[in-house]
Parts: sequence; C-alpha cells; structure tokens
Amino acid sequence: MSVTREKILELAEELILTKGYNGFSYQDISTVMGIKNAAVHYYFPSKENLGTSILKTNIQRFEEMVENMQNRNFDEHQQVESFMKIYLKSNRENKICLIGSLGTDINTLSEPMRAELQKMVGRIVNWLEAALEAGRSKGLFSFQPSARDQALHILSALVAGLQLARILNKSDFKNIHQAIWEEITPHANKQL
Amino acid sequence: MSVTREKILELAEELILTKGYNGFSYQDISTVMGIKNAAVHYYFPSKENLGTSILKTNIQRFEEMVENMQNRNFDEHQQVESFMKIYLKSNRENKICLIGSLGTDINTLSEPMRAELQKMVGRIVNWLEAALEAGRSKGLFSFQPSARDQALHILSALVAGLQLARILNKSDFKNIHQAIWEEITPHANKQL
DNA sequence: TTGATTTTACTTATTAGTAAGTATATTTGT
DNA sequence: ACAAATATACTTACTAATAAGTAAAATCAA
Repeated sequence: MSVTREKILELAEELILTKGYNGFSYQDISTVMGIKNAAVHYYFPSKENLGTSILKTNIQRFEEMVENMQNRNFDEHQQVESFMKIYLKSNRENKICLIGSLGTDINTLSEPMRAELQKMVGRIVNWLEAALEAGRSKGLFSFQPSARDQALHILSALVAGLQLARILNKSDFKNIHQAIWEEITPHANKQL
Repeated sequence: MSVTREKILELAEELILTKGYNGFSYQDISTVMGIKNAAVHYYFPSKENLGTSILKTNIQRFEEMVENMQNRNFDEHQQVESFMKIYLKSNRENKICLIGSLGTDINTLSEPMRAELQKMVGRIVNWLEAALEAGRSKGLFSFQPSARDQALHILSALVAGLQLARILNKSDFKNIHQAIWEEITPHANKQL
C-alpha cells in the first residue's frame, strides 16, 4: 500500500474527528501533506470514496482488535476495558469518535457511506452485547437490562461523553468513563 | 418580532439538528421559505450570528421551562422526566440535539458561538445536577456517583442515544431512555 | 519503456457575504 | 391634514473565496 494513501486516510480521519465530515476539504489534506488537491483525488476520486474507505479501515481495525484479544485469551472484563480505553485516548487527544461525528452528518452522507457507518456501529454493538452477556454469566459484570440495552447505553455514554468533554471540560470524561465502569462492575457495596 | 425572523430561526435550528451546522447553507433556508438569500442576511448578517441567536433562544427556552416547572410545583422526578421527554420527541422527529450536533462541529465554530454553546450546556448540566441531588435527598432517585457525574452520565446517554438511534434503529432510543430511567429510579428489585 | 504517481491548469457549483435599489408602511414636522 | 423624511422588509445583482472534481501533461521509479 502507498504511504501517501495511508497518510491521507489517517489525516482525513483525524479531520473528521476534529472538524466533522462537512467541516474539512481536500485542500485541508493536501496543504498539510504538501501535495496538490488533485493528488488526493488520485487516491480517493471522491470524498464519499474517502469517507467509505475510512469506515472500512475502521471496521477492519476493530475486527483485528477483537481477534487479537481473543487470541490472547482476554476475558470479557479485559476486552471491554480495552475497548473503553480507546475512548480515553480519544479524549486525551481532544477527538470525538466516528460514531458521534458521522452520526451528526448522517443525512448529508451518500447511501454507501451511510451503509458502511451502519455496518461499523452494528458490529461494535453486537460485539459489546456478546461480551457483556458472556461476562455477566461468568460473574464479571452485573447489570439489570438486557445485554443489548446495556451495550447501547454504554456506547451512548462513551460517544457523547467525548462530545460533552470537548464542550465543557476535558477532565469530565474521566468521570463519565468511571461511572460506566462502576455501573457494570459487581462491587461489594453495590448490593447494599 | 418579525414572523420571517422567527421562521428563519426555527428552520435553521431544524437544519442544524438534521444536517449539521456545516451541512446547511443560507440557500437551504431561503429556498424553503421562498425568499432570497440576501433576505436571510438582512435578519442575520452572518451565519455565526444566526447560530448564536439559535443558542440564545434555546437557553431562554430552557430557562422558561425550568421556571414553569417550578411554578407548577413539579417535584424533581417530574422535572427530570419532563426534560427527558424532550429527547423522546426529538427521536420521534429523527432529530438529534444541539449538544450532539454542535459538539461535533465545535472546532469550526467562532468563539462567540462556542461560548454560547458552553453556556447552554453548562446551565443544563447544573440544573440536572441540582435536580438529581435534591431528588435523591427526597428519596425520589437512587444512584451512587456524585450528582454531577450522574448528570453528565444521563446527558451523555441522551445525546448519543439520539445519534445511535438515527444510525441504527429509531426504536433503540426507547430502550436507552428506559435504561436511564431505571438506573436512577429506586426499584424494589434494584436492591436484590 | 512502462506504469505508477503527481502536478498543472482547469471547470463547475456553491458558499457566505455585500452594495444598491425598491415598494410599502410608519413617523414626523408644519 | 398633508407632504417629507425615515424605517422596514425585502430583491436584484453582484463578489471573492472555496468546494469537489477532471483532463492532460510531466515526472519518477523499476
């Protein structure tokens, strides 16, 4: 794979996470990289193509992460913790996540991009649901709603947590993160 | 106040909630209203001015709602329930909320608009925190974290709940909404 | 030399924004 | 009461900048 292509993907993703999909242009990419806007079009003929590629890359990255965790015999507690750590990193870097960013712009996206976004979110929710369910049956987690509802609830808190932290105070995210974790962790005093 | 001005404000807000701040133009407003783009500039010289006006309107609307609830002697349970119902309505209308929408675009907003957004979110969080705290001391709510963390957690879940529901399935929001409510409601079986 | 990569030099469309003009009310001075 | 002045609510007709996108020529690397 071309190094230029990889860099464009990386930069475009960062721009989506910092300025939003409709808030960046090919010019933003080309000037930062020191190339011409037409060079970006060479690798990604259209913005839709670029956006879809970013989503495909992220789906692949997510599935590799899950596979890797399973290969290393991570239990569900460790898996969910690892997943949530991605969001802590995003918060440190003042970024939001693709779900929150593209969720805002969804009605302005082309159908293929929308489909890819749905695919990505679908896989994340399904994985989280399964991890929560399995973790609960092993006594690693404790929560009342269905695993799917709890997965949606956790993902929501993470996604908007980043957005709120960027509006209010970066450090607020740590508390949100902590609250999620305590919500599903079986503590001694939780039963009191 | 001018009827045209009011309509522009209303339409622009809807556009922010459906297409995002950087996803709509003065043309979108003027064509729908059957006026010229310059007429929109007559009322709101710049897009920043329009955006800031929308936020100011929303702050006022929120404070009127709180005042109204207090005048009607709503208890904290009823107050928080009313607030959460606003999000159910947004979900029915396939809209997200201003916090989620502008949270995505925050780095592309002018400083005055960013300040207004912070003001709005700050007031909502402060009110929610106070309502949760007071409600808990009356036994209307039950939760472990600090009232502020719980407020941030609830607001996060609502904000991103709308975004997730728009990506996945409209009906998913009802479950997220339900889960928040059950999280803070003192149920008999919660103590088991 | 051949193919991959990149630039040059565009086009077309859209953006926010403005300057100047117009019709219709509304106010004001006499 | 009546005309002159002024304010309101726009339209017409632009600009300057930027957007995504393209065709063709030049460069580079094997």
